[in-house]
Amino acid sequence: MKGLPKNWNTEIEKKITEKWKKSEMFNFNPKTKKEIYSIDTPPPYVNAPIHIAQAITYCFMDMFARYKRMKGFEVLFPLGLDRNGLPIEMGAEKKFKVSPFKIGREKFIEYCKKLISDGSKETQDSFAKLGISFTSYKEGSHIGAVYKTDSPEYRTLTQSTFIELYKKGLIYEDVRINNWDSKLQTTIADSEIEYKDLISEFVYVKWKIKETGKEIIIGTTRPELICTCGMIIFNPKDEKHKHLKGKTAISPLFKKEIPIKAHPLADPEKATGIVMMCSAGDLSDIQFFREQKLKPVIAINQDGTMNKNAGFLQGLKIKEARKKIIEKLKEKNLLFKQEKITHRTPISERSGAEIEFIEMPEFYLKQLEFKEEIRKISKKINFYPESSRKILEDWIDSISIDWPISRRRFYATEIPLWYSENGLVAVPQQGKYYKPWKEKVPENADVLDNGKIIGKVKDFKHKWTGEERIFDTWMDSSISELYILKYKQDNEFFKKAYPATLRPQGKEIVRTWLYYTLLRGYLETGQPCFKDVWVHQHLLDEKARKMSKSLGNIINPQKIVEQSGAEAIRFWAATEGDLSKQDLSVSPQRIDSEKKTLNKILNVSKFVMLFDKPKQKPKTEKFDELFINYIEELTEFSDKKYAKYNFHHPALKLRNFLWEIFASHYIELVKSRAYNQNKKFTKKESDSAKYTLHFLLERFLTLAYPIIPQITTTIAKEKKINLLKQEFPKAKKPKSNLKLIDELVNFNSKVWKKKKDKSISLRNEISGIKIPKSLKDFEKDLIVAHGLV
RNA sequence: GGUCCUAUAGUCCAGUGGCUAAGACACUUCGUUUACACCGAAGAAACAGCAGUUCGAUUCUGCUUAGGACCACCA
Repeated sequence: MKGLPKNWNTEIEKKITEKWKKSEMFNFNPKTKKEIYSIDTPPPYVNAPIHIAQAITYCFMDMFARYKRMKGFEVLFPLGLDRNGLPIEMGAEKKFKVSPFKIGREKFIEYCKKLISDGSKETQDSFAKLGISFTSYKEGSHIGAVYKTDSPEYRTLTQSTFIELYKKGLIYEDVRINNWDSKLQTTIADSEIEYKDLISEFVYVKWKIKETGKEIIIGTTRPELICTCGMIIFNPKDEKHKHLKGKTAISPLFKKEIPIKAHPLADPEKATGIVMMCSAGDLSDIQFFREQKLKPVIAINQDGTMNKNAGFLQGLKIKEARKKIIEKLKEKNLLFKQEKITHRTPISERSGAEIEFIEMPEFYLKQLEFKEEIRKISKKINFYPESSRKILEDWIDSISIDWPISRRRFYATEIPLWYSENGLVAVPQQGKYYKPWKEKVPENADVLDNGKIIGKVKDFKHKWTGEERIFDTWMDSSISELYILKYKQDNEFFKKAYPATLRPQGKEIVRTWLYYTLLRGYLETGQPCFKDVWVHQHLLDEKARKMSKSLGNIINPQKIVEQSGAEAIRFWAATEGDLSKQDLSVSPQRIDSEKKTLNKILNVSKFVMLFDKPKQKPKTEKFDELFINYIEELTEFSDKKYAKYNFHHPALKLRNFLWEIFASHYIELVKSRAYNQNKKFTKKESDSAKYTLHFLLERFLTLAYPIIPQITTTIAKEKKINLLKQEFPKAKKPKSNLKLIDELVNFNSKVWKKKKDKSISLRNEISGIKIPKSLKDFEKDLIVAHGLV
């Protein structure tokens, strides 16, 4: 009792977490004989302080890690810091008000590095304050070290895997129509596009039929693309337009002849039922052009301006061009009518720019031919919850093109290739980090001609130019599990540790992070790269709205740690809801009120520690046996649920046990027997009570330890128990009829109520109450505790 | 437009084919009983709507509504 504080508070937490952070006590032993349990944690971006969602999901991962250690696993729980890619670049552009297109690549990268230089430390501190038991809080080359996705080591692995895939012919360059972000000046993948309903102008334009001279009306949201129109279509079932079949349309203003065909793509119910097919309207147009073997006309430049194919619109930005052509159509009386509609518009997730479709050469990683394999290996993985598997399967079904992996940006892993003037490609050796845009080609790089190795660079006297493009960040992120398991760095360990055990992640990145990781893992090893996947939902604000800067409802986890403490956050996270099942609303008040439970734990512990634990286990009374059995059952329940990543139901039961069963009923009833001041009980009977008090407390602390490690270890330490090294208890089968506990609870309430009705103090005697038959075994305790006469 | 998830008191969240639908926060009243006023006791308060299956539905099914996620070719 000496060491326990009066209240649980953040001052105590500070001391504990600082010590834990320095201690490195969960170091990973590579020579272990234990089974390895590894968590492929999602590296947070370091350009901003950690978000409440990261704080809480890492608390859950920590519960998983601590539980698995208790179950005898060698746990690998590393912290990664994501420092690559567009978010970092955009942060640097904004913070330092610089543009890479003006100051140049080299200088811009310096600004990026400046932006992330102190963010990493802050992130680590935040996690430490939450009591997260990472394998290590130190950087280095040891297994489980803190790693950075922009470190030479990480980038080396990204490049090494690329080099291998490239030589295997799984990566190809192709000129295709790409999603183009004109703000960021780069190609982006389908998965980086989101759709927004934007208001746009829907215009009905008059076209002429060459053969009959008659007019037709075509609706479009992209009149500036009339110049790229390759075909006019109507639905084959559309009777009213049947007469157009085989005729030729003349495009307004541009006066080009366009064939008219019947095609099921046109919906007779929409607009006028006639569609102009352009070569850059959206991705469906692109498919259509391929199918019809039409030659696309590209009218938009990479910077988002119109080119010479757009005639009088040349030089204008897309939106200006749209305005101008509408004016012109009006002027020439070619505009039938105009209306405003909301239009689902593809937007770049990273920059918010409207996506354009532009033809350019980019690298692709083959994925279409592996769809079936990925589906197959994903069936071998356990999903928690099972329903999240469908998100992945739906995504695999909908993949229709290979993965564009090159980007035209700056702060990310470079594509390690050099080119000669006569079309040869130099591919360097694996195992080093290359920057082709500023480095000379290595002498020992392989020279490839059309995919075949024909020698080394030193054998050729060519002038080599370094590749300037970089990888999509998912190329880095999708090998995180390979990196933490030391792929291509420590083969012996990798063999032992692969596949990784758990991938924890949000549902919104199933189609990116999870899918791409499965693909890359399969390409490298031919196996599923995880055993388990835990998919969580979203964290929302108090009113269940999404947290966003514009709403101003972002909850800062630092503040909550300071006000309520990590233990309150963690216990709240476990009890408030099931994050794998539904979104969780974060309420600082509710988190704060969890402090009550923490103090209850302290007070119960103080009471139990008023009594010495008998050195020898006494023969326990039937009454005590009942409660021991109860917590044995709770032990089995928690074990089963924890193993399935469910901490919610055990947490609720543990809280109920603490307040109701243990504090209100067991303790109240055995108090007199434990004190035994009037010697109404034998020493044996009293010892049984003391022993049971300690037993129940210790077991409670052990079960709650993964959820609230700080307070439980603090109390256990007073009892000379080191919970950090404790095994998870093996539950014994209950022998008592546990329903008797409910009857006891009812009986106690009845007595308390009666005393209250009669205005009798709870410690005074009361007469006329009969003990039910079922509780006869506990008669003595009940009579003394309640003062029944 | 399609698919998936969710719907229980003022708020958050358990649970169930029939039992008095549990607990927490907030609220009202009473109490200060040898661990605890960050306490104890008592109280008020809920199964989104409609239909179906059933002897019986809050629970199972369908539809509707609302919220969320994802997907899709709407010119």
